Amino acid sequence: MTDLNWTSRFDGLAKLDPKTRDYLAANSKVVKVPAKTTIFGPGKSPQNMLFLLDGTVRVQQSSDSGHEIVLYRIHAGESCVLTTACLLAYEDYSAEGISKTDVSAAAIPRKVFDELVATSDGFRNFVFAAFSKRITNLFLMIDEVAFQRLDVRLAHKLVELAAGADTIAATHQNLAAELGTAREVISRQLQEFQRRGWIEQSRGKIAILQRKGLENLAQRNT
Amino acid sequence: MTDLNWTSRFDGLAKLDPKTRDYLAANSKVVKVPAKTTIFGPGKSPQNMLFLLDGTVRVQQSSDSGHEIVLYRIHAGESCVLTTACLLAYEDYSAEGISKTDVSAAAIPRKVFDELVATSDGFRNFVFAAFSKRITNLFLMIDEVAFQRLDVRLAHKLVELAAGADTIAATHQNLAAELGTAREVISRQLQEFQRRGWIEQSRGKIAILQRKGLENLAQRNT
DNA sequence: AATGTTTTAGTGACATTGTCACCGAAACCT
DNA sequence: AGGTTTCGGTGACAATGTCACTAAAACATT
Repeated sequence: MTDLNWTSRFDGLAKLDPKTRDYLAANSKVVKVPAKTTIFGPGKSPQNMLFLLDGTVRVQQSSDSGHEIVLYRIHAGESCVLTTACLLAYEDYSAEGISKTDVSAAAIPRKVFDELVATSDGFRNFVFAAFSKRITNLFLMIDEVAFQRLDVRLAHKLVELAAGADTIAATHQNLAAELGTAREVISRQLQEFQRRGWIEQSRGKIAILQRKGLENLAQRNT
Repeated sequence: MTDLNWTSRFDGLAKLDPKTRDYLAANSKVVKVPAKTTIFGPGKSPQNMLFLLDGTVRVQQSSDSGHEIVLYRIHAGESCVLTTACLLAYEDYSAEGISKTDVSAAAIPRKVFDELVATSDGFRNFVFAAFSKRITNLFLMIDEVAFQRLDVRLAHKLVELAAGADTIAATHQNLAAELGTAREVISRQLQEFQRRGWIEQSRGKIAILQRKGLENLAQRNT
């Protein structure tokens, strides 16, 4: 039984003792959410902690001035724990989580979560590791937003979004939101990349012609 | 006894049951650190969780390109828990904590920390609240760095650093590091503020003449 | 007191990025 | 086919970042 329950899909949870894993499985239910659903956000604070089994959730922030920036993504095998915790603590906050694809997730009630944090060393470590990793990532992101050149960041993001494939489905506006900049700026940079023969653009889609070019630029830290 | 131990100085800890507070006090020792000491940083990961009794610690990040940015401050009554946790998890990371003033802090060993997180609901809540608050703050900071105008951010920072007083001891370089920008940019902005009669500059010092002017600018979100 | 050194701040030229007000083309709808 | 929406392009200009250099203030030393 234990080997088949969803906890086996999480690096940090698979190591837990069978009793804890069974308890987790028994006290959670798997929920499915279609793509482009707001899972949590202003005025919609989540009732459960979610563990993503399939799909991707994008956590982004929309400031009052109409600007958007993607803070991070949660992939299968990761949990929303900290986002959830933050929203529970500061309900008025304006970050929101949107399913990018169809998503299935294990939902566990707050009470079970607290109980496990208290009783299971392994579970507690999992949770703290998630917090730590996220905070470290946010540190890196601040550094990037503050100090990295936009062409470098964009090249990096294109390689990341491609994820090995040779086309990316994204509008200039989408990319601008990823990097927290303006659409026009993205348009200009992409034109330059195209001029260099690295990419080819069509409406809502970018084909990668020379990944190396992008990668070289992305690796430049100066 | 309990009423006199250091835990009474922490909002989140004072509510704990006396037994836990005594245990905390018994298993910690108060350490003192002079100003301008690197408390933790690259190659100097902390052995203990610190609870600040007096003074302020500045957590900042120095990127390879020589840029600096202040991530946050830890004041008396707050704890380094998350920074510590992050550094323990990712030892190679480049954030550093520097005492801005003379600091005294209660140090508790990792083991005691883990034990209390497991056994005390109150302590666990304290820790999670600290994490949540920090992550929320980092979200806000990202928004600010990405989207807020520099004059607005600087005005805000000046009011904040003044903390009610009418002079601020800081070089242009210091302020640049606070906001993650360049010294020249700060110089230009301060000149403009001075031209408007809001401040008066002298070497390493800024006198606030019209706090209202700064505050008005700082409150502007557009 | 005179001298050299370090720290701090000022300056102009220029590059990069952000903002605004447009326009036109492509996709979508009916 | 015609209307509508979404997407991307463009030029002018503003804000911010970078670079190379200067000068003044504070500090240290003799």
